[in-house]
Amino acid sequence: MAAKQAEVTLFPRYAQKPEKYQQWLSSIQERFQEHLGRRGLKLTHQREEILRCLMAAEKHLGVEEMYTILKKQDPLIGRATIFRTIKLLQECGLVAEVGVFQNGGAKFELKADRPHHDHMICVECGRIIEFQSPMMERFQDEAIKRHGFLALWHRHEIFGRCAACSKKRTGTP
Amino acid sequence: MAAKQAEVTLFPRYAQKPEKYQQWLSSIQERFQEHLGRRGLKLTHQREEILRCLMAAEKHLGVEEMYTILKKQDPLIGRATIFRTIKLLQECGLVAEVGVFQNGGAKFELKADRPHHDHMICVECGRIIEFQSPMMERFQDEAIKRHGFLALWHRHEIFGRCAACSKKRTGTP
DNA sequence: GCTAATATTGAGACTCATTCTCAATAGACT
DNA sequence: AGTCTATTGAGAATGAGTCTCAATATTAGC
Repeated sequence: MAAKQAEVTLFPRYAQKPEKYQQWLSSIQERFQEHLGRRGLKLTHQREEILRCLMAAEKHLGVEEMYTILKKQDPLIGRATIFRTIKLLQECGLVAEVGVFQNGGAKFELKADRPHHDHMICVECGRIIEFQSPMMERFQDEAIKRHGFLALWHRHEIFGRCAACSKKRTGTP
Repeated sequence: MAAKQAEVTLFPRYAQKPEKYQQWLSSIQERFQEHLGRRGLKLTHQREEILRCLMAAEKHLGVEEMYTILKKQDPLIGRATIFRTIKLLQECGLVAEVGVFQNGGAKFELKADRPHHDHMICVECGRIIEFQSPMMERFQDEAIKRHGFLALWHRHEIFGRCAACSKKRTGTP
């Protein structure tokens, strides 16, 4: 099941701690349930499956990819339900959007309490590299304060060529 | 003509120097012409008008807005031509896209040799605030290097409420 | 467990930005 | 001016995302 998709591993910090990882996943499901309860919404099989799909895939997923995966278990599932559920998951801070440039739609990732990070996106192979830079964050926050702005969310994506693709280019073209 | 659109002033550095400003505009037109020549493309009235439109509007413009403005002078102009020309202008680095979130399409701004900046976008009033942070840039570049990434362009947009809209909220709701 | 009240679902219609197609036209070079 | 192409506008096409609605599933109360 998790065969070829180890390209981007979202959860390295759990690599050696499977029980902690399971705990984390359960806590996410609980949080979703809470959010639904708070808003008088219902927990359906589809919603459970969609969240589970994002939890199982240790990479960034687009709606179309999720649709393909989910249809195997539930051939009747509809794209609209996936869109709707993702919106709910974003609302309660469990999922974040990684906007992808021209061509196919957005991708999503499990956010929960993962530390904040931004993305570098390879325009050649499509790989998404996550990176952290506390100093960068710090000066960003400083700029936000300086302008009296109230930040709700942000999008910081760097497009270019990843190390591997740059090398390929420099070698024999 | 330039009545209500002083909300975002893109060119404050030319406020006191109209002759310099004119020089700058001419240099932009030349650069566009050069780019077209280099690629064996032609300079048409439409292309000239579209660039002029972006130069005249001292704010970020969407395609639909440009279409409305341009139709006044050339009622036959087509949206497709605007899209095509913007693409050309982006290619040669004269225009940059400011992606705008869910709802209506992207906005564009004259880039040319303006210093690099990023954007804060007010989700309440739609205002786009430009900001610079050399330190932030510096640590971003550092992160890029650290990952052996070759950056081609980036997108850094902060969504939230501008100072004015935050104040409105805190007052009598 | 059953029922009522209500939220949810999937299918397909719809929207809206952007791109494509193609026949007519306009630049650029001679 | 004439020729060779690139360009144009109109409208069709695409594609992500949203909406509508009748059928269905979930939940709380019994």
